[in-house]
Amino acid sequence: MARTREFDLDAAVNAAMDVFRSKGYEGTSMRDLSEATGLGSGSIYAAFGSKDGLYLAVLDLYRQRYAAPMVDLLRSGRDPRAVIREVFIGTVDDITGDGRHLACLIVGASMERAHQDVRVAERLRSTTQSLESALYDLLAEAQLRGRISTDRSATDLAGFLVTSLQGLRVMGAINPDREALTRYAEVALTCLD
Amino acid sequence: MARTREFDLDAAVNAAMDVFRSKGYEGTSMRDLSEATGLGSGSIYAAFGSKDGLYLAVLDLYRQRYAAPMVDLLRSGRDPRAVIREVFIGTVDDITGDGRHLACLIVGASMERAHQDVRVAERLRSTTQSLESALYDLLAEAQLRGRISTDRSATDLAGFLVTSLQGLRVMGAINPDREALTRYAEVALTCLD
DNA sequence: GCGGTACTTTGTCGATCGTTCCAGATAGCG
DNA sequence: CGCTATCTGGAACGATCGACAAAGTACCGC
Repeated sequence: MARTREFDLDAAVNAAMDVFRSKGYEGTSMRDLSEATGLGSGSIYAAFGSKDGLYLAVLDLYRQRYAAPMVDLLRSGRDPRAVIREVFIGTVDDITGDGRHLACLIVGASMERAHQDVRVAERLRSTTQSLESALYDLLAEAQLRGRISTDRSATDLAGFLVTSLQGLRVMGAINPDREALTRYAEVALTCLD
Repeated sequence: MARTREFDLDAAVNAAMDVFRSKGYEGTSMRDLSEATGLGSGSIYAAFGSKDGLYLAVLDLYRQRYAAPMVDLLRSGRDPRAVIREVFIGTVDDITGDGRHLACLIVGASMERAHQDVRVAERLRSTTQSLESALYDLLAEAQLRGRISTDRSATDLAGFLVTSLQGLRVMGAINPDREALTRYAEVALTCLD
């Protein structure tokens, strides 16, 4: 072996994520990424191959950092209504949390990149799918125990809840009003009754 | 006076809209716009001033062509549940209609442009606001007549419904499954019960 | 401590970006 | 019918794009 990598790869991906979230994919230049990560463009190309490669790495980190914990929470075995509510509140917090107005990478990627890059599309489908199936398992179990309505199939309810989460992201981008978003989330949750 | 404008301004904006919807704002070049509209860049700059100017014109046309008819339908005085269902079905149709996978300009603009251009942000807020208030009027009236649930305020219900519509757009971009989207829409509508 | 190797930096590549300008074409007015 | 104001398409602008190659640097095994 030889010289070791000097920078923290994860930290670089993390910095790149903020840029992509605030400027979008096309709106972000390699120069932006260089400044944000503190790396020369050569290092970026050595580590990720291309701008696309870095974007995919960002997408994977986003999934690992935000989507995976949500799935874990849903599969924690706690009260179904409570954990679902927690997921919704957490999402609203994430949207309105800091003043930086960082868009959701998933929604942004869905709009801007999904139709251009099949690898992006795959990751998006996989991410929403894992969230949906975690919700499905939780809801199906809860229906068996009579804890939530059986008017609708667990499949439909799970898909609807994910749809609502995506909708909250969009609404939050247009008007980041925490109270309003929370009330919309509450309405969505009444579909479980 | 002298020579009159030869091309149809509305047709040009319409063609530009398709490009922006499929490539996003940053992903669209003036070259793309020239080819789509059939105009030289000189004519575009003479008519719209800049790429931003054309984008704003596209946004206005989108609002006039898609949002306004929705509002009209909601205000047509017909049965509340029926017209709301029609709006949702129409949205699902629009998402899955043609195979061109044209993203929703509103959602795309929310993600990509709202934080960069205040004029875009204003138009987005105004568009969702007019949809929301049309829904509000319809729902408030329906609540008075006991046609829908009064568990939630008409304000919250209206906001929730718009949120659901946005969510459907995102889900449709990830996976344009007409039947699934329709079922998610149905679940959203049960919140009126 | 030395050679080799992997990583970082820097400078630059052709292409393309949004924009501007100009020469030619064209339609209305006297 | 000629004049001229306006429109048109395309050439050309400087800037910046993503990408890359070469040179410099720090670390490892020996």
